[in-house]
Amino acid sequence: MDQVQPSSELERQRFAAVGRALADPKRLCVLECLARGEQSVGDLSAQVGCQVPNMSQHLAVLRSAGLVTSRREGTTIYYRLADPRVLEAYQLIQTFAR
Amino acid sequence: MDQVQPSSELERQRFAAVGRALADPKRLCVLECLARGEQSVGDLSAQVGCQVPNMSQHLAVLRSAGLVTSRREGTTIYYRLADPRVLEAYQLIQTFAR
DNA sequence: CACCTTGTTGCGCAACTGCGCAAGTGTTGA
DNA sequence: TCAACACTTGCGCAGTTGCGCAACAAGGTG
Repeated sequence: MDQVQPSSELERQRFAAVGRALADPKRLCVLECLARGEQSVGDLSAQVGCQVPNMSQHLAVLRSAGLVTSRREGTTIYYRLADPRVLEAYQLIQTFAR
Repeated sequence: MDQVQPSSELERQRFAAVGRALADPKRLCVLECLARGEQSVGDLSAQVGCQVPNMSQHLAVLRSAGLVTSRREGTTIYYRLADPRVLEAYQLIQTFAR
């Protein structure tokens, strides 16, 4: 269970993309917001405290790393966590980040 | 257990520092190497395939994020993972990184 | 002491990031 | 068809990052 299998360079690039997605306080704030459930872009930008275009860009980073997915309903787009393990990983990081 | 408590801006900056440390393929490679045990800077730079100064800078990023610690023995400095949860988090990320 | 080995630090540069702002896309309703 | 709303995309700029290279620091050895 503690076995660590080496990754290929290509795999590590995908993992690093997840790291980059987690590398910004505002994006982490988005994850915390989405932990409470689905949210629209406007809602998220208000809670995080940034402009809508900026939030859209942050969401694009999270989406391309596969951490969130979106769903359209009329003109509104709702984002949610793509996988519960995303939150698990974030919470695990919180336990040892000094 | 699925409760998500909001973090302060300052806390999120520390968590984001961990994210940044995980945001580079070479640094992830270092973590994989260190999963097999303590390693010197020279050993790591050889395995990762970069120059020693470059490795030293990557290790500084990992160290300032609290992911690794070092120990000096003569002129050689050995690095190791600071906490087993670091590896746990990395492995967890690997499970959902698409 | 001089000299070697092992790491770290400083510097300059190309590449990337986060941001604000303006413009564009797409969906709804009058 | 036109206007309004919700979001995305393009662009430019300041700040950051990763890298190679040279210089420096620290320990060990003769």
